Amino acid sequence: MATQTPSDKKTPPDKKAAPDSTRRSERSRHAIYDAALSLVGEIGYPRTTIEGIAARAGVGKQTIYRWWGSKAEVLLEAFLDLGEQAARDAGGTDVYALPDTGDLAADLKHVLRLTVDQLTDPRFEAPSRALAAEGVVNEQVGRKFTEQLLMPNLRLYVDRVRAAQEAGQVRQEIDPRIALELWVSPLAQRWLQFTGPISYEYTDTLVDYALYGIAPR
Amino acid sequence: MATQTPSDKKTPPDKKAAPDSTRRSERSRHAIYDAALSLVGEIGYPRTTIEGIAARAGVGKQTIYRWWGSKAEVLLEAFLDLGEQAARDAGGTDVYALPDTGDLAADLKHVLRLTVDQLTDPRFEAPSRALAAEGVVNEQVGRKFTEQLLMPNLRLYVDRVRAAQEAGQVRQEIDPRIALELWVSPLAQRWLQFTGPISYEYTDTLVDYALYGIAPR
Amino acid sequence: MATQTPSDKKTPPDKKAAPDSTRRSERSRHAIYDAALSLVGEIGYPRTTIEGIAARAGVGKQTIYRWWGSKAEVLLEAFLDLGEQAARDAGGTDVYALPDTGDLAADLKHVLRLTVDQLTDPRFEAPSRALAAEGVVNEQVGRKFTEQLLMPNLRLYVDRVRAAQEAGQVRQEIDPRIALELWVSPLAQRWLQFTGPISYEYTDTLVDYALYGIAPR
Amino acid sequence: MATQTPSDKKTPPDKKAAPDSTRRSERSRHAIYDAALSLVGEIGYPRTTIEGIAARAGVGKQTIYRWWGSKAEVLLEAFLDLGEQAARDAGGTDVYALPDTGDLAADLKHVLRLTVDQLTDPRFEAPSRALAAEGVVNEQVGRKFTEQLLMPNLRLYVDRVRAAQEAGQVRQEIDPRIALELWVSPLAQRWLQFTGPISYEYTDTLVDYALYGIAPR
DNA sequence: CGTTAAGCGAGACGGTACGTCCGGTCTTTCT
DNA sequence: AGAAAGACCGGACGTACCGTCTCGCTTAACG
Repeated sequence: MATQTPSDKKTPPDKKAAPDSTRRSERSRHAIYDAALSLVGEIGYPRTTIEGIAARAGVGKQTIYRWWGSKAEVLLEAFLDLGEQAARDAGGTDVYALPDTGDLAADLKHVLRLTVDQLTDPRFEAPSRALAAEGVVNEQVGRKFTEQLLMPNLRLYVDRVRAAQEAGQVRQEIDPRIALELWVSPLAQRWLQFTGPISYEYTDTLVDYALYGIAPR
Repeated sequence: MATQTPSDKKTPPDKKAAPDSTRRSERSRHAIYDAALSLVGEIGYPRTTIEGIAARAGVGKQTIYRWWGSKAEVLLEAFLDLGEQAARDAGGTDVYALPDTGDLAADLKHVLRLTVDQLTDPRFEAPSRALAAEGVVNEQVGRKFTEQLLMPNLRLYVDRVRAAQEAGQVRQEIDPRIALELWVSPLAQRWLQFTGPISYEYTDTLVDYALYGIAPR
Repeated sequence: MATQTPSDKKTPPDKKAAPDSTRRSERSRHAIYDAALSLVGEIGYPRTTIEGIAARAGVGKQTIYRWWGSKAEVLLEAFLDLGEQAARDAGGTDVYALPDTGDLAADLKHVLRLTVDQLTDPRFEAPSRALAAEGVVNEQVGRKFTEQLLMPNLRLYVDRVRAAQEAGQVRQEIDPRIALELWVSPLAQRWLQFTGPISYEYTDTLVDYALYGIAPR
Repeated sequence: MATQTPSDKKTPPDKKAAPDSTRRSERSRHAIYDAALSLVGEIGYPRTTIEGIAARAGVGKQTIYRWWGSKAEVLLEAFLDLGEQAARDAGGTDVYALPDTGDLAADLKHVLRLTVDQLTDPRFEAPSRALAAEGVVNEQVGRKFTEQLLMPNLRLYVDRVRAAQEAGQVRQEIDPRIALELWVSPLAQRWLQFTGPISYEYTDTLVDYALYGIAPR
């Protein structure tokens, strides 16, 4: 993106003449996002069709096919846009900056409780579950989903754990990237795969186990 | 289901006369399993269709609709059947009985390495990933998948952890059902959502973190 | 065509497995004929679509594509069927047997007046004009149209002219197949190409000119 | 159309401001004619699209919609232009002035043979057949086609027949406008509707039949 | 001689229909 | 009665064009 040779910029020798994005209709784009999200919420992801999105958005099907490659891509971008919008509405501060009260356990428990709330919020549940599912089976979508939705959140945990390391609350040799999976992944799996109930008590327990291990101390 | 009155048979008060499973063709059933698994392996789950399965199995579509409710159910049973078959081939012993050498860490690391092997085995990857994805979005399939494929494996961990508790290697107040998620869920998430690479080193690390925690000891 | 080897008959190695015509639904077939004819009558041939025919006939599009190759073929068969039906309703006699009163001129004038009536009957006009047009541009349809709709009528003229030759009312060396074009083609062209008005007086004149020529006698 | 008040020009009370033909690009016009004719020749009329014409002509679609109302109108004008061009190339004389050697039969046979040549010339066949077809079904196009392409030719026959009447070679009471259909229409129908082969012998015969009738003399 | 308004190439847009694919049901014939 | 076969209705797919609508650009006429 930043430093390209001129030849790259002029003629990316891809197969299909790319549409001119400067002429793109923002009206249509947002109508499509709205339609996609509302349809997934109302009738679920599998019964949501591109035709249905186009119809509800008052848009020609071609306008969708021109800019996206699949229903999953539409929904992914719609979801990302929703997040950005929410971020803008929330003001200039970072949406999620993990608190640092000096007490790692308390901070993690607090944030995980918020996550529990979000995962059980019906507004988010249908589309995010659908995207997660599509991502499991469609690697392209999966990587984009992970990259753009999951990773930013995970990075916040990495930062918080590193701060705890500096404060001497976490051992130096611990890899924060793996550490966070001790509480994030169990929650994720229960949500995705119905392997168990989700509650504040559960996430609190996870934090305790993760910090102190299960072996006798 | 088991004992019906004759009147039931003549005029089934249910909407759909349940098929008589004693007359079911085993030949067809297995042909359908084979076709489903091979198609998912070859062209992927989304492009696998019921018509395609029927055609490859040399079976009428109705034979599939008579016994299964959806493509996902077919694949789920096919997959279960594959497991049972493998179990029979492996001899009378339980497929997976977790080893108990007295050293919990070593035992867990050993089993997780086997799991890593299985997750990266291409024969299993496509269908199990497909089922997992379907399960994320289709709660009915998800619960059946979890119940019949995931849970049996998880129970083995529960047993092993309990044994370790009795041996004093795990604290008494630890809930084994949650404990096992400290190593199972991270691996599952990396596999499902492409959130990171999977290796022996990684699973070894997970076990260490889980046992001893990340806090200073 | 006439003498084929059995292998030819059993497996015509064409591209697409031909559907089994013994299982064809007569209900659908006639519903399609009716829908096609009524739509052409109401909104005209170009605005009649296969989708529209299917919808009005209460039929899946595939059922049309299974049995016909194009909108034109559907309409052609519908039109032929209409003719056969009219024939059956009219009783066992030949639909059109040209009268033979012994007076060729009178007989021709009589029949042509009937043709004028038919050509200006709005029930027949739209579909037959549409078929004629399609036939002009689509040779396959054109030949079928000519063969199955035009020719049978022309043959009646050939027979009548031959009878007149035997009766000494037409010169022996005249080719009846060409002679009939002297009155049929002018009428056809005026109808098809709007090159002039159509009336009883006009067709009467045509017969006179054709019989006696335009040169001095 | 002819005499407009100035007010008409300033604020056209019609719905669409008529384009200013003085600013029209001749380059575009001819590029469109060329593209239309060549496309019809190559892929046939039905598969020729306005988008295709615009693309090949290197022209925006709107430039076509600005000046013509339909694909048929474009082709009609392109065809007329082709004729005028041929006329200009052929020199100042009228393209078709029927010869008058005093022998009506010979003159007609001669001209009809030229027509046969033209009808079988592949350069003319595709577009003229397409236009004829469109004219059958689309009355507006049909009348324009007849008026501007057919009629001028037919008038030449009218003149020649009238001359023959004055020379005593055709009866006075004969209507030349109808007489010419005795040879023109049969040829036209064979060409349009594939009702028979076209040859010099055939047209010669038509002339003989038309002049002397089919009845005994 | 600069302003301005039209025609122009380009192509995105809301639509309609295409011809194909498949879902799920129904019917026929065979075993 | 189950099974193989496959026609049927329905509906979504992804594509092709339709005719309309901006967008900058060029160019000719006017002020």
